[in-house]
Amino acid sequence: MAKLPDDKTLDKMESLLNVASDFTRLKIMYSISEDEKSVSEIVEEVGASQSLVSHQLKVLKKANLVTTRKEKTKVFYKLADHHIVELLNVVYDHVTE
Amino acid sequence: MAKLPDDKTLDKMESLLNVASDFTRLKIMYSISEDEKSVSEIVEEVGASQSLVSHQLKVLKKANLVTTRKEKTKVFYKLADHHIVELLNVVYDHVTE
DNA sequence: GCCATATATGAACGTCCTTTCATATTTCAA
DNA sequence: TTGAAATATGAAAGGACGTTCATATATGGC
Repeated sequence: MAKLPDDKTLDKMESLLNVASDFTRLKIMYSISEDEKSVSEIVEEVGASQSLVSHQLKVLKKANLVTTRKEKTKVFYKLADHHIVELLNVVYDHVTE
Repeated sequence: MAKLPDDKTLDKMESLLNVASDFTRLKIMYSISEDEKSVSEIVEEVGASQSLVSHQLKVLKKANLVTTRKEKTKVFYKLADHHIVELLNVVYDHVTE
């Protein structure tokens, strides 16, 4: 069932898990898990500084976990695909069982 | 579907993801994903130093991701439960899609 | 053009973590 | 009980990462 992947795949897995394993980023991902939100809305919901949220959004975007859409002065972020919610759910289930 | 968990739960999720997000520990988890193995067998399979493997096994054990069984001088490790393989599979699917 | 709003960026600091090296501990065999 | 095999531990180095602070950039309204 779980054969050892090659090093390149393991590297990618490590990166994904690394990006996901941060308190602020987890909050951000949950914040935009249902529908897209602007940065200021995310800042409001997450309760972190604007700078921190922006930095972490950049990390999430670089890892292709989120996509963006620009509208006037606002930038809307949303999760890139359904795998991410699955990941959150598996982890959630594990820690709340 | 994905409502924001409370901070305590998020902390646990962060911890679990943190523990999982390491190259050596990923290899170790795959190594013992099918059946239990002794430390020396894991060292052999993973290709890391005995010291490193022992340190990382300690991390995995502290996070309750593995359980141990002692037999004479050997210590056998195995994954604590099926959630962990699920987690590995979700992450694997995401990076290899 | 000028101001306000929204977002992004860069540097700096402190902290955590992975890895290595050396050594300790445990357990059994002879 | 001495030695060898298996595993664990501690300290130290080096790098990576989260966060804050200050500032920059961009966009639209007036």
